[in-house]
Amino acid sequence: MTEPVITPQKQAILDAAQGLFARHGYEGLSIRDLAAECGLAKATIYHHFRDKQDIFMNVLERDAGCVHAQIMAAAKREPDPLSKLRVVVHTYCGLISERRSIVLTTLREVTGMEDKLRRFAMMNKQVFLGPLAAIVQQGIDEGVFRPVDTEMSALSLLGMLHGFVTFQLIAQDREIGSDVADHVLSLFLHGICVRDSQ
Amino acid sequence: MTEPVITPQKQAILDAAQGLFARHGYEGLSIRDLAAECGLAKATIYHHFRDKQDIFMNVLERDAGCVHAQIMAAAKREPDPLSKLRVVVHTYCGLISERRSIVLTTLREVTGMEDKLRRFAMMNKQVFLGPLAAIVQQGIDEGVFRPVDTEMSALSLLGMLHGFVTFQLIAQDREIGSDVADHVLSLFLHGICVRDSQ
Amino acid sequence: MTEPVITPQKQAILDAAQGLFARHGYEGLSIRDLAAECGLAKATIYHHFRDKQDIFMNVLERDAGCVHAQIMAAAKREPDPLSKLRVVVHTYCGLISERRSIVLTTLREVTGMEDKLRRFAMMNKQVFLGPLAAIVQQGIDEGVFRPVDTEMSALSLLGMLHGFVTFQLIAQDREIGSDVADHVLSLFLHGICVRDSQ
Amino acid sequence: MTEPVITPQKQAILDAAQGLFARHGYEGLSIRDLAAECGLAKATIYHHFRDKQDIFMNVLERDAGCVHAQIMAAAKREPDPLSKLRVVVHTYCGLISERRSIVLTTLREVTGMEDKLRRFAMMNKQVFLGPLAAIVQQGIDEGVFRPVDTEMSALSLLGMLHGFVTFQLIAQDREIGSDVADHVLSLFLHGICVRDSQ
DNA sequence: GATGAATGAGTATTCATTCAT
DNA sequence: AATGAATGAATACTCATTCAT
Repeated sequence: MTEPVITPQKQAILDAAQGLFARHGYEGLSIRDLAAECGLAKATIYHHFRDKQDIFMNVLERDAGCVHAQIMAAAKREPDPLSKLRVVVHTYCGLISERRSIVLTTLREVTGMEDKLRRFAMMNKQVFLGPLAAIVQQGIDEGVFRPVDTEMSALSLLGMLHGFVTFQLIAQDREIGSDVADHVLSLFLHGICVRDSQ
Repeated sequence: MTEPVITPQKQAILDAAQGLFARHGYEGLSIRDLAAECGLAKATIYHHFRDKQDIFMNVLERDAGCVHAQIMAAAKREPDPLSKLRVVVHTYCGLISERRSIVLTTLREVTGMEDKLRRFAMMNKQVFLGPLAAIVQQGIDEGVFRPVDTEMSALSLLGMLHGFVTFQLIAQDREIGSDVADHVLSLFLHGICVRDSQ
Repeated sequence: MTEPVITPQKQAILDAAQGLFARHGYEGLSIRDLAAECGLAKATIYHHFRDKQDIFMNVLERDAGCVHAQIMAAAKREPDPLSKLRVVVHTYCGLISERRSIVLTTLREVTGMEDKLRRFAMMNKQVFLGPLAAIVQQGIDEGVFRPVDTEMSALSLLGMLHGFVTFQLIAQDREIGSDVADHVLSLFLHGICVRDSQ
Repeated sequence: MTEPVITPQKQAILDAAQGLFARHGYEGLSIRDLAAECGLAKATIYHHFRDKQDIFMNVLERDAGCVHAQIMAAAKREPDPLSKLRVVVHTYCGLISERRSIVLTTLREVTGMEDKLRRFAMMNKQVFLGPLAAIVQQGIDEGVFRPVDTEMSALSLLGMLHGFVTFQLIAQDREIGSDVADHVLSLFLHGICVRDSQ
């Protein structure tokens, strides 16, 4: 019960950090800017968090929990894997464009991070890779999907979505909306071939 | 005719820079490290290039040209869009895992860059998004592919591949090889549904 | 009558501070660490003491009183200056190695301190320089010692002892024990020359 | 021959650093102050030296070499150990009061330093402990000195001198001159007892 | 008595860049 | 063509201290 309680002040810092991490990446967020964004002194940030990694990990954890909860809730509402997939993909799209989830965006640059941080990031990745793989597996079991590699498939689906995120971040001219979700889903489910020859 | 001649020394710097950009990202490359890698003094770098952006742009341009050439050559060898797609996807995979092409990897972090740089990055993106879209368009024209949005489809395909790159960069335990190319291609072409119901 | 009462809580803080000052020096002790060592919040330290100087001065005063008392008691037990010196030197050695007295160890770095603090430190220095000088004076009066400068002699004797303390702190391989006391005393009393020619 | 050449600029920085280290100790020297003292920007300091430790080690090394050379030269001029000792002690006193040698003053606070730095400091300490011990040994061999522990004796002698240094640093009212050297030497050689009774 | 929150000034160090040679 | 020297601005982080509760 004495879990590390996250006070409102901490939440406010995490909120600001989430946006900055999503916009500028891990290295790109400077404590000075974060403090300014919060209207606090730099030192105050360090009163609440041990260091930059600590902030990132907390943002990651909080966001992962949120994403996971929404995904699971969405999947639960639908019985068959096809509907589940549809709902989950739309949920992802919503999370990405609305909240700029860092779990979904900042992970690209964990490369250079220290081991501890990278392992933590990996762990959190499972949070949204796992549910997708599970749905694919269910579909295979029920004979609805082809017997593909579940993990690779989940990764592919996420990759498609990320493609649009990255593109949007670069171009800043394309809103990620339902059409994207539909397109990705359609491609993932049926491919682009006219029929299953070959 | 007085095109910016790229001397051997410049090439050597670009070679070193390409590797460092790919490994550490744009912010992560420090001129100091680059100079050390080249066995040159920091100031000498600035004798050959205006600034860091200039280096990045040159690397990007050179790499884009190279990627473009290989993609086009590969596509040219095959007549039908299906084979073209297969060959092009395998080429991409090869470029990513062999040469760690920065066009394909570093673009994720152009977000925070200044406008000029971002526009330039966008332009280069077309280099490998364009050919893919063209192939998809050809397939649609020939009645082999469904009438999907060509640009979105190309983006989706690239996204899938990038998913694996990112994953590999994070996990560092999965080599990107032919199986990945085959999987991505199979999914892109036929989806995961057993048949085209619904 | 309203002398600055030193409550048990204050004593606990001073105990912790004494150890930290002795180990890390004046600058090296951080209030944060001190608070952690006491199991108190940083602000609580300031509830009991005005500032860092105040803490240092209190530790110094308390320790000086203790050292002084022990030295005086030891000296009192012996009648002749030679025995007094022997007993006092052994007492010093004991204090240094057992309690890591800060009066004897931290004083080296009062250099950079503000005037007030430095003057206070000086004053406390007299606490253990004075008794030694007195003993030497007594010895001279009784014709046992040569008519040397008493203060310089006391300082020399202490310097010898400090030499071993410093050396031990650096090397951390030599325990300060009776042999050191005997050696220092022997040198101080008879020098190293075979006989008093010159 | 390609020894790390110490350029004039480096020398200037080391000169400034030597004074600051001697006055404020290792922790007490701030790069900002050092840069200001040199009339350079902070970053320029780092152009010449890797970090603060590097600066300290260079100062230490240079100073140790200088002290060693002067001591050895002084000792060489005199044939008998007694004269040697006299000359060497006076040399030490001169070095301390004139140049504020850090080898002789800053070493007190290597306690908290990292291992590498502490070992280095220890090594340098031998530079001026060794020659003294050698002279004492020579005296013992020639039957001029009593058969004392040479290292402990050398340490004691240095300790006495340091006692005055510390005292002077604290009090800032006593110049270290010939009288101090004479006093210390006299005490070291003959002790304070009237005769060798006991 | 005690403390969580907050802070301004400080720490060592790194950055991309310039310039005289 | 090349570089050693120099720098202003930035980096993450720590300091002793204050104050409202």
